[in-house]
This record gives sequence, structure tokens and C-alpha cells, in this order.
Amino acid sequence: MNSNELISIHVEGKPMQVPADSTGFKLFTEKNIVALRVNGELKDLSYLLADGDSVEGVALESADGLNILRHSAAHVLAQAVQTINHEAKLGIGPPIRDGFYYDFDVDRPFTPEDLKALEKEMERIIRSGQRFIRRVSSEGEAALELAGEPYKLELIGLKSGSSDVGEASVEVGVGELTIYENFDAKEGVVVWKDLCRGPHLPNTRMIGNGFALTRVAAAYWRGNELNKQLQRIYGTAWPTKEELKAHQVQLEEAAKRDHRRLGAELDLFSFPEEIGSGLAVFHPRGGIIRKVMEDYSRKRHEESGYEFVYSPHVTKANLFETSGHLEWYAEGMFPPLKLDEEIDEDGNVKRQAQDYYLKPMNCPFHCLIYKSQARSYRDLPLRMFEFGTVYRYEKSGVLHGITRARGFTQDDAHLYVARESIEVELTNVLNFVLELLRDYGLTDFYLELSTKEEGNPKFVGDNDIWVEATETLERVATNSGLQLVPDPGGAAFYGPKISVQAKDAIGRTWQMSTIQLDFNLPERFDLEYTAPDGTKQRPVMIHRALFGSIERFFGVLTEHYAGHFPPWLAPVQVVGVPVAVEFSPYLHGIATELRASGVRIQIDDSDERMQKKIRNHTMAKVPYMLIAGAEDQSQGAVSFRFRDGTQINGIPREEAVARILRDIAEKVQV
RNA sequence: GCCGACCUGGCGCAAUUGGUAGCGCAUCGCACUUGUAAUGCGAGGGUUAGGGGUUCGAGUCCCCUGGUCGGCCCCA
Repeated sequence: MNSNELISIHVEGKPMQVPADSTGFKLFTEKNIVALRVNGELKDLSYLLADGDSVEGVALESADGLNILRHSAAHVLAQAVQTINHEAKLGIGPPIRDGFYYDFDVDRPFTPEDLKALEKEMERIIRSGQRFIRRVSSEGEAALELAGEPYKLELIGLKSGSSDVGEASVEVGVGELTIYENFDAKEGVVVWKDLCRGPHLPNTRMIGNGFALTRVAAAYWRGNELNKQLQRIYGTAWPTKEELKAHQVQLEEAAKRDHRRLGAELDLFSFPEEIGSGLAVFHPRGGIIRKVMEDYSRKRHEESGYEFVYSPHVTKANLFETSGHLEWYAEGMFPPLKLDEEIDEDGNVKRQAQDYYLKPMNCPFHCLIYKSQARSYRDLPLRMFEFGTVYRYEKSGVLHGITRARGFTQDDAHLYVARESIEVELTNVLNFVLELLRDYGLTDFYLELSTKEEGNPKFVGDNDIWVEATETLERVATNSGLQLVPDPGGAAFYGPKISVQAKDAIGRTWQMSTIQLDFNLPERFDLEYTAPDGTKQRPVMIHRALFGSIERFFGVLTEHYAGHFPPWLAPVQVVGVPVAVEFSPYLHGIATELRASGVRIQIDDSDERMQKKIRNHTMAKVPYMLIAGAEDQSQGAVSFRFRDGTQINGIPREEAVARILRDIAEKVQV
């Protein structure tokens, strides 16, 4: 090619003429530009520019740049693994949030010591400054080259077919098949290669020292339980060591908020081994928080037109046969209790056993309540609410403190509504849910709309009601003004839903409330009502839970507040600390007054030194301390100490009392 | 459920190559009676998750069961 020839391109939106043999290296000399975006597609810096290209630089610290960094780190990890263990077979190695992983098929799982050795080897590779070189390959050539890599071969095979490659898209994307070679310029040889669509950093040295290997775990090949488990190594990678450190500090902060840890530290709940996995007991302090949460929820439900119902924890099988749960959900249920079987002397069954099941859901019971009498359109909407405790046989590996348990209590409501009033009812429910979540201190939300997958026969109900309901849900969600994220195909087979995602204090997203339409259960239970024109009509059912489960919500709030529950929820709201015993009666006087208004206050009369008392109650995360000595008592005042360590001395006691009562009533955080 | 790691007084941790269980906090008692995050002294508390095995001897090695943690799969 003649290098005197010029081509016309756009760089960062500006037209430019460059020699025809130019690459990204020519255009971007800034050190932090690690790749290109050419006509919308990510490319290596070594990309040879073509006439008409529109080019932008990808900075290392941008989202794309970080992905490239992390993906390149994954390659270096894989090279390190294969350097140490020649037998290791490669799975896939994509970038993920904050880092990357790579899967390997190895005889022996990796140990923490292996990780240390691998980090060392990675450092060596990074320092040796290998270049990542892209090479286009035909399927046949690639298959030959990667003959020793069965998993890569499978991916090449997939690519030629039309099947979904899922996470493996980092290896074999759309377009041509490419192999990335790690070229050691000093030695002048290709030291390693991997099937990969790229792009990569120009050089391993750019990975720098902001990376770390974090953990090993098993993962099913291509995410399928039926496939072999590979050994996955997770790592984290950042542009600088400082950012790595900051990330590690953040993880530590998150760990301090872990509700399992705080649950023990603050004496809120425990999981006694004697009871069984995933089954919690709430201690008095946790019990208070939970009770306050429930009381407030109850009050708000009452005000909003819900009626309270109760249902038993066990039921005969046939209820769940009717509802269909036994058909498609038996795996998730505790096995049945077999009752009342009678066997004669010859061992023949005289009377068949009755199967009783612990309930995994409340809705079938509510349907029976609906059915207990003939319903008229005048009864609708019928809103039934229950704190219903349910039991689900979650797989042992998924249990997680109080947020994923085998027994938990849903704040469950079922609304039976006429088809024409779905919109009004949904609007009310969504507003109610959001308002209540805000009261509990979650304020940052977005909504997810889960809809039917077109053409999938598993979805029940007429298409027109799906269309109508989905449009209604969308309208309601849009009207809320919150961001709406579509989740196509995510609907349950019986109806579409909106779920409320809430962000906590450190930015993590939790799926909280769900509002779900159900066209199936009314059908199965043959629910109907008499319409104004005298015809029998089928109601639509709305399932909705705000907390999802009280336990889970409790856990989320614990982490959100890092155990610093706002005064209205705090197990102990105020502790009085007398400077010396003689001032205790004075504080008890204030306590009596506050107690009369329902405040949970304790006076610390133990014979610890007051400094120790302050430390104790600070660590117990008590919102307020009232400290009183001679000075305060003579002035009818107290010293007001807040959770963050600040204090105001000499506050008149009426003022302190008023402040506490106001904070509690207004549910403020302090 | 799968893979791996782990389980020592209420909690957090120790215990060289297997050699006969310690520390801090908490608890209890005594003294101290204190002005904003740990007063001092003393005492009690563990058949090392449970069971089995190897060994002269097991917290330490092996097996089973239970539980926990990190992932994977799952979450109607």
C-alpha cells in the first residue's frame, strides 16, 4: 500500500485526513487510550483505519476501557494457569462487574496457595510486556490450532451453528473468528494464544498492579447444571493500585454491614443449628424492630382498605393440586406429612394416608376465602392481607442469612379486581408500595416490567388480556415517573409483573416489592362474581408483597442502615447515662416521661464508668444518649449525645423530650 | 443440589512436625462512684459441631452426618 495515499475519517467527530496505513496508535498518543470505537464497534489500537471510519478513543477508565482491562487480565490469568499447569483446559474468561473470571478444567481444584503463585506468574507476564496481537482465523484453522482445547472447540462449533452462545460471546462474537496471540517481543515468540473476539490492551504491561485474584469457585460449563463443573478463578482489576485498594476497602465496608454479622453483633436473630438450616429465631431486640415494622405496615394497610385474613400453615395436598403448585413446584416444597394411614394385620392399607403440606404460598387460601360466598361486583376490589408464614425447601447452597431462608413471613396481599378496574387498582397499589418503602427509608427506586415472551406456549390466559394488562402495567409504571427497565420474557407464566428495585445506602440494588397480575389462579379456582348486568365474570388477581418477606426486608434494612436503625425502628431508642449514681433518679424521671409516650428508653445504672457506658451504647448503635450530672440536674437540662459522637450540652429536658418524640414520629434518621 | 473452604467457652481468635486446650471481650464477684468510646483485682465457663476410625497418644490425620462461608445452578 502506498503510504502517501490519504483516507478521510472522523476522529472524535472531527473530519480528518490520515495516511492510508494509519492505525489507532497514530491517532491517539495519550497513554490512557487503550482501544478504539470504530463506527460503534470496539477495536484494538492496532486496527488499520479504513476510509470513512468514524473513530473515538476508548479511555482505560471508561466503562469499555475497564472491561478491556479486565478481559486482558483474564487472558493473563489463563496464560499463568497454563504456564503452571500444562494440562489445564480453558473455559471462558469474560470481564464482569469490578473484575473478571476465567474457567478451567483441571484435575485438582485451585487452592489459595495456587492463587498466590498465579498472581506471581501474572505479575511476571505483565512485566514482560507481551503484546496482544489479533489474528483472523477460519473455523477450520482455529479448530486445528485449538485441538487441545475441547471447550474452545465446542464454542467454535456453536458459532457455526445458530445456537445462543450466551456468556461465551466474549470468545466468539458475531463476525469473523479471531485468535489473540501474546507476543513476547524480547524473545520474539508467541508465548500463548486464546480464541477471543477482543479487543485487548496493546500490551500486558498496561494491566499494571491494580489487580488481585480473589476467590475460586466451581461453575457449570456454559451455565448448565447438567454440564461438568469447571474451576473458576475470580479476580478484580483496576487502572491503578489506589483504585484497587479503594475497592477492597469498599468490600470491607460492605462486609461490616452484612446483616448476618450485625444480626449476631446487635443480638437481633440467630439460626440455631438445632432448628435446621434456613430457619431463624428473632431475639428480643430483633423482635422489637420486626414488630414495629409489622405494626406500621398493618396500620397502613388498614388505612388503605385492606382486610386482614389468616390461614393455616399446613394443608391437604389437594389445595396445591388445584392451585397447580404441586405440579410445577413440588421440588421447592417441604415433603408431605403422611397422616392417618391405617394398615391391617396383613399389611394391607385399610385407609389411605392423607398428605399434608407446609404452605409455600398464601394465595390458594385467599382464593378459598374469596370462594366462601357468592361475590358481586359490589364486593370488588376485594383486598386480602396476611402476614403469612411460608416454608420453601430452598436448596442448601442458596441459603443466605435471613434474606434467603426456608421459613419466612410474607406481607402478602391478594386483590381480586374486575378487569376494567385493573388500572385504577394497580396505580393505587404502586403508589402505596412506594410510599411505604419510603417510610422505611428506601428512597432510590427504579421499576422493572416483566413481560410475556412472544410465541412461548407456557404462558396461560388469552392473548388480548395479556396485551391489555401489559399495557396497563406499563402505563401505571410510566405514570409513576420512575425509570422503567423492560424485562422481556421475565413474566411468570400466569401474568406480567412490575417489580420495584431499590438502591441501598451503598448503591446496591435489591429487588423489593412485586406487583403481579395473575390470570391463572382465578381460572383454576373457578372464581367469579356477578356483574351489574347479571352475568358471571372472572376477576383478575393481583399478588403483591412490599417487603417480599419480612425477614428479607429486615436484612436489607439492616444492611442499608449498617445497623444504625432510625429512632422509630431502633430496639433501644434512648439510653440515660448518669455521670454518678446520685443523678440516676433525675434521669429516671425523664425516662418515665418518655416511656409514657411509648419511647423505648433505658437508664444505665450498672457500676461501669460512664466512659465505658458511652462506649457500650455507642457500639450497640443506640440513637440517643442523655447524660446528666450536677450541672444538668441543677439547670433542669441534659447533655444530648448523638450516634455520630456529636453532642449538645445543657439542653432543657423538655426540649430533649420534644426532639426525641418528634424524630420518632417523623421517622427521621439521625 | 454441585465444587471448594471452614466449624475450638456467649462472641472474636491462639495452640511448633499428632504430645494432653490458651488469650481478649462478654459473664459473675469484690473494690472504685467517676463529665463524654474500654477502672482495677479475682472467679467461673470448653468431653475442640456430632459420630466413627487410625495411633501409645487426635483440636491437629482419615471417613460419615450436621452446620457455616464463597461461588455455580435455582428463586414459582
